Amino acid sequence: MIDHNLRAEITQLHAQVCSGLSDATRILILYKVAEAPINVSDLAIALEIPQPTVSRHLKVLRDRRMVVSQREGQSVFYSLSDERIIQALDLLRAVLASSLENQAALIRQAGQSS
Amino acid sequence: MIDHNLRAEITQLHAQVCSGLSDATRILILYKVAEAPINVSDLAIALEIPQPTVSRHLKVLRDRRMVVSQREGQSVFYSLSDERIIQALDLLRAVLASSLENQAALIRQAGQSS
DNA sequence: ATCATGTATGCTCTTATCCGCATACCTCCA
DNA sequence: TGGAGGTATGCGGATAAGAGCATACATGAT
Repeated sequence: MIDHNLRAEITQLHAQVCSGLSDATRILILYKVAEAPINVSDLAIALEIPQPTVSRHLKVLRDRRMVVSQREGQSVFYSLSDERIIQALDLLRAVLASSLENQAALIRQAGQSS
Repeated sequence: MIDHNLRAEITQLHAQVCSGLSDATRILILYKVAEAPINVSDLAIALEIPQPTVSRHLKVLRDRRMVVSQREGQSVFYSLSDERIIQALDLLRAVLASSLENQAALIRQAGQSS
């Protein structure tokens, strides 16, 4: 039996945070936005992605409060709402790196035993 | 212009790790599996989820090397492959908590100003 | 008011994801 | 070898994501 409070919290965690990470383009946007506030069209140019696509992804991230927007004239600047998002992503990158290392080690081992 | 190496790494990060987190049930499974190694049917009972569903989610997590499986007799025990996955999720939980606090504060403020 | 720049959104198509059900598969024991 | 417990998978349907295109909306300048 699982704690139903935990289940509810996890459900919310997914809906409000993790689902924002379920697209490679959005993760890329998060890293770019984390460098410095940037407006939509510059972001589109930097990432080489159509502006409407960027705008939609930004909406997803904004709805989840993972980025914040601020209008300046005709432009809207987006910035990261919480540094810990990048910290978490960096942790997952480390997990990935370890995974790849282990995989490579196994392959070396297999080759050696032939 | 974005660093295309970063783009490639992020793409892989999403494909191999983050996409594993793009389902609430899988996150729940990760937390449960992190407590202690557990077999499929016990996991299904604990989470009150049909066994085939659990098995499929475990396959997703296994393919991404986020969990590891070990056969013991008729049972297959699953365990977390890397503690940092939970660390990252806990960070994101903290992000969520802050977000909810800010939201609550804004609502209080709005009510006060009426 | 008109126009240019910058941003967001309808619409549609396509693809991916998740589930439920039944069932095949594997392992151990009698 | 047959059966039971435990796990994985094929199939179908329902739903949701994402992309591209055109276009509406907002803001500032002439």
